[in-house]
Amino acid sequence: MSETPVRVRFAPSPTGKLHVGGARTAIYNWAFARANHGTFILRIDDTDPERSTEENTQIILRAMRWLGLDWDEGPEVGGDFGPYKQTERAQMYRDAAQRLWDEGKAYPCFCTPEQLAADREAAQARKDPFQGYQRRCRDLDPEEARARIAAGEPYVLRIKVPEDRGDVVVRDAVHGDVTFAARELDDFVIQRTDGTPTYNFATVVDDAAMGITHVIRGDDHLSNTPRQVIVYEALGAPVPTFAHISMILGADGKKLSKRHGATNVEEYRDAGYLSDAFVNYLALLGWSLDGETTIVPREVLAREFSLDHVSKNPATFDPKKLDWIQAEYVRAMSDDEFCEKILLPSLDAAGVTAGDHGSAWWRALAQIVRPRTKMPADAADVAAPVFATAATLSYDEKSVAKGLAKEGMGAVLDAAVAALEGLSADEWLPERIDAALEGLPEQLDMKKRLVFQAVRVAVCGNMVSPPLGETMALVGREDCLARLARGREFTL
RNA sequence: GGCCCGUUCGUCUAGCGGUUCAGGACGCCGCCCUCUCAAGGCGGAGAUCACCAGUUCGAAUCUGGUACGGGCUACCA
Repeated sequence: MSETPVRVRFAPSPTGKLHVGGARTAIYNWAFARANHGTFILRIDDTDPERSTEENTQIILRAMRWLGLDWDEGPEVGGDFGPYKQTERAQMYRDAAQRLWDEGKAYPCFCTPEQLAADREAAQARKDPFQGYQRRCRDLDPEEARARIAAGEPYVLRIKVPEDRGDVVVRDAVHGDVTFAARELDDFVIQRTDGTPTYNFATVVDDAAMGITHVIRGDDHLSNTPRQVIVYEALGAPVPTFAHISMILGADGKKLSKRHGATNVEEYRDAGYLSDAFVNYLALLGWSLDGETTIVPREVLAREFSLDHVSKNPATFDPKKLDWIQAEYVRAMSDDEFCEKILLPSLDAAGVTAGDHGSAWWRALAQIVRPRTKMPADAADVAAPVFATAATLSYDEKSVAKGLAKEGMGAVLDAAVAALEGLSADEWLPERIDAALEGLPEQLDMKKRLVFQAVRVAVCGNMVSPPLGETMALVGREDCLARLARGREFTL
């Protein structure tokens, strides 16, 4: 690998929060840089003062950190190609535009918006396929131009697409070569009346100045790329390789929006998604390792990511698969990790007091809660009964009606108490509890299911819970007996 | 209007001219395990590869067109 070192960039506009589509673009850039031992640059494209805010910038940086996409150059870390905010690079754009003007590669245009609109309408009326700028000012006498500027007449700077420029071929790593006819390109504006650069100019000036080798960005920019190629050429800068990735759609095939649910990265963070799982899912949306593997940890992504496995077609965001990947990551956690990252925060969020327990106790709890957990909130739901007491345990009305408030259930609880009382606190272990309860159905001549259901509702307050032995062991002898006694209140 | 892009199971995808009447994953369904719920194991349904022509002995794979979806065509990014 003796090629020029890879330099890529993610350049969000701080006009809103970080969207999942943007996040995926960021992930691909990051992964591509890491896989090629290159440099990942974060640049804030805040040229639109109307919509850009510092607050959004901070939100984006926070989201990037949560995603674990560390940048080598950019805000807060600096770098040799700064500044990394476009508003701070204004002079560079002016200089670049001035240079092109001096070199005859750009020229001032005095056409008014009305004039332009009239030209466009006329082109439409005569069914001219070309409806772009008519190049009225392209061959204006320089003297005259200077005079009009001196007289205070407003003007923009337009790029002069070379007369002899043939078709523009965009080299794209995911789409292959895409050819655009030269005559389709008009002399577009690079500097506005107020002296600010347009997007197509500013990004190229930056990408060129920052030595970007691969531009990985959304599909919506593909059509703009030939224009940008013209700018690179005018600037005398090497044209990078492009990689245009498809958009992310909602379930109805329309562009992903609020209607489809959460669209911002922070919403997923707040919902309790693991950043590893989220990154894994997004990476897979439009890229595949080998067509078989679904769990692609960050390290593998950073090692194996490649542009030629990026698919061209738009991808539909599937929350179900995200959830499955999330569950996979949760299941892969160690007991301690699960307690620390999922269970404790979940209990905290649910307002459950954890109390004092040994690490063995916590691990035992982790083992029964983890397979029943996708989202952190699930963990608290499953574990809550364990942390309650006979006095505070809440009983689910439906469960009580179905499992306890029935003929003969009082006898079941009584029998359970009788069977369990024989166990000492030291013997209060899952296997011993199970063994003690095992004979009840036969003894009472009742269905196993009904017997255990009654005990379950009495002890857990619910018909759905982890296995009884394990649960009761965690709850403890005294409180279990107290719960069984309290359960008697509901029986007939 | 013009230009550009896209189209393989419901969804994400594998496939890069024959070994594929199309493989994997999610979801769905069934069975097993079982005191409930999960997890796990096993199995199943599900794609005439958008459509139509053509090239070829042979096409999901190459070419052209059509349809549908999307993007660009701004002194938005």
